[in-house]
Amino acid sequence: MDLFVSKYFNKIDKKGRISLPSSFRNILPKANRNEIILYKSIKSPSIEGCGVGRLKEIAKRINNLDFFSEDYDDFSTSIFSEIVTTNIDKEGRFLIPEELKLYAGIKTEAAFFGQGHFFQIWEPKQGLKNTEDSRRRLLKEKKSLRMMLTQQK
Amino acid sequence: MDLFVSKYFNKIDKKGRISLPSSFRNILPKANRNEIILYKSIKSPSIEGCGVGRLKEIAKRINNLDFFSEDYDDFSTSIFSEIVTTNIDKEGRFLIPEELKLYAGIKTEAAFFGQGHFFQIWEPKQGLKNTEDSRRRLLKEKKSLRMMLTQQK
DNA sequence: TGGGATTATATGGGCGTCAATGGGTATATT
DNA sequence: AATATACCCATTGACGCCCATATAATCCCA
Repeated sequence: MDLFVSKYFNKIDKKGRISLPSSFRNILPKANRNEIILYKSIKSPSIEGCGVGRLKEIAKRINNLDFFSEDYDDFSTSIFSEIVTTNIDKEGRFLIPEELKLYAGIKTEAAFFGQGHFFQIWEPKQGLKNTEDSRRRLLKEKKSLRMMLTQQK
Repeated sequence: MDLFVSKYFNKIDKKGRISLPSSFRNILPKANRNEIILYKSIKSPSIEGCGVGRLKEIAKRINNLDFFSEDYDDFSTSIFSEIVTTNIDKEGRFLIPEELKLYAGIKTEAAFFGQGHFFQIWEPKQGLKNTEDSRRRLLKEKKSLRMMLTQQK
């Protein structure tokens, strides 16, 4: 499996370290398995993260926006300038920068939510509430969610 | 046969392991035969499962949505973070996460129901009741059932 | 074709390995 | 020196791997 899936709740120790879930670590390419990038989510008070390889993909997404639009500048600035890289130690732990922890309201515990090609880090309670809200919004349009999950080979 | 069919009733042992029915295992591609994905059914208190190939299909669909839309996040969150992958051991057994067991009311035994491209895991009694109910609903519209069964390719 | 023999499946349990977490210490940055 | 960060080692509990058994299914040959 090469996608970030499922959710995990890990603790931040006295030194500020937190384990990246093992299943997430395994997705990172063996080459850059000791480094990830983090940035503030645009749409929610959460941190998004992924392997460094994904940067190109993000760049492509932004490039697809109209270059002369305000959105282009906004996304470009909000994402690229906010990206930080962090190293993963031998035990699979890393440090969440203080600014990002503040942005997400994270203190002693954090929740990791798989999002396919990337993942989100939330303050646990807020994260759970967010998934409930998302699901509730989607269930209002059962059809679309069913379509996503139903196989049409 | 490459479809999940029939029903099976297996036990959960002290370690929480349960056998995936052999006929289900054989449907999984030899490549990823030791991994399946599980998620809460949208429509019923049951767990749905399938091979990882199907997940990649879903991922592709989500990726085609507008990355900066709210829908993207809703789908991504509701699907990827709710999906769990579990490994199948050499004997064909796997672990059902506690949260999913709770959702389906499963304790010491579980029923597997083939659903074609995926399968459902139910608390045995509820599962049986559900199939009776489904059948009863179908029979109320005999005409449409007959059409389904007699329709020529 | 009958019936023993082989194989497969569901299930039980021992045990080693790995993941998450804690903490000491060295190295470094300023 | 003081703070921060990486490496090393330790602990605990969960999980995977291996081996074992009972029952069911299949085979195979006389």
